[in-house]
Amino acid sequence: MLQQTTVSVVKPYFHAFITRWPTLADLAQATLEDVLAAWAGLGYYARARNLHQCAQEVAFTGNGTFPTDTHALQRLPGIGAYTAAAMTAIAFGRRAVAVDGNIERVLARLFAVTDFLPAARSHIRILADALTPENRCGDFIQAVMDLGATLCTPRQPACMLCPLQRECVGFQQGLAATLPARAGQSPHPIHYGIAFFVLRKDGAVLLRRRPPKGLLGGMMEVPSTPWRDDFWTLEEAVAAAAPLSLEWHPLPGTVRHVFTHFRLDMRVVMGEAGSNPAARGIWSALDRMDEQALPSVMRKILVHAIRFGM
DNA sequence: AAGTCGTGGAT
DNA sequence: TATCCAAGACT
Repeated sequence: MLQQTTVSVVKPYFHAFITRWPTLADLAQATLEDVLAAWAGLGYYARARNLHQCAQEVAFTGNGTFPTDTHALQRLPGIGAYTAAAMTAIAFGRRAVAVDGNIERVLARLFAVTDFLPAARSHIRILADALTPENRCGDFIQAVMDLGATLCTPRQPACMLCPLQRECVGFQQGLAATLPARAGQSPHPIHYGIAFFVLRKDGAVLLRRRPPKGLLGGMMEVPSTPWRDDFWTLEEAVAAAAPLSLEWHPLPGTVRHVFTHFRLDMRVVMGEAGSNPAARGIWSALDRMDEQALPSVMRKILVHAIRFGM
């Protein structure tokens, strides 16, 4: 959960997860649908699929015990170089070289590595290897990560409070706050779509499950047109993607959502269906949306539709 | 090996 | 409002 996600955001999800699936075997026996629903809102949903797959591999074909070897760990789904090293050091108490975003930043400043990321990573890894102790390696990793999270922060680092100030080359050169250097990001393209908010007579709303992989893979969605880089007219959208033959009423405003590499502007149209509409999908009551694997963007669309359509 | 993959908090 | 970025992994 903590991969690319802050502790404060993870906390409530983690506690809910651990309460619902206290053991590896519990998680392995859960359905992917339930795991995705519990993950909804956390983002990077491949992590949930990988975690579930990982639990099943360890529980069913690995006799219920994680391997303790770093390379074996890294072969499990969702466990990459960092996580395998962190598990080796923190869970199993053996030396391993772990470099996360915090450690990367601390080392880039400590040794004034001015090369741009990601090219500088191989150099930073050599520095990390040289510093990583044999004894209490897990504590070392967590100490450096905490230094990065509290004092050696991305912007306005608290160098005056830093216990490493005397040996920090970045600080001595006045570069600390500017490191590590990153290549400029290209601006995000904007994609457009129209979502179909279908309200059945009994108050249920039509949802669909997205394809198992890719963007929001396996999650539920409000039916919509494809997301493309041009506007849709209502006629175009209905012809291309309407889930039912209904009278569609455009709702005011736009739902804007920012993904990692593009921005989505969605308009919402509403249609009222009879008591037994022939649409493929899942009808879900509005007061039971918590049980659905709805990513934040879809929750936004529903909130918008309820606000302007009901 | 660069692109893909979410979301919310901080600034 | 715009930008950055977080206990990265996978393709």
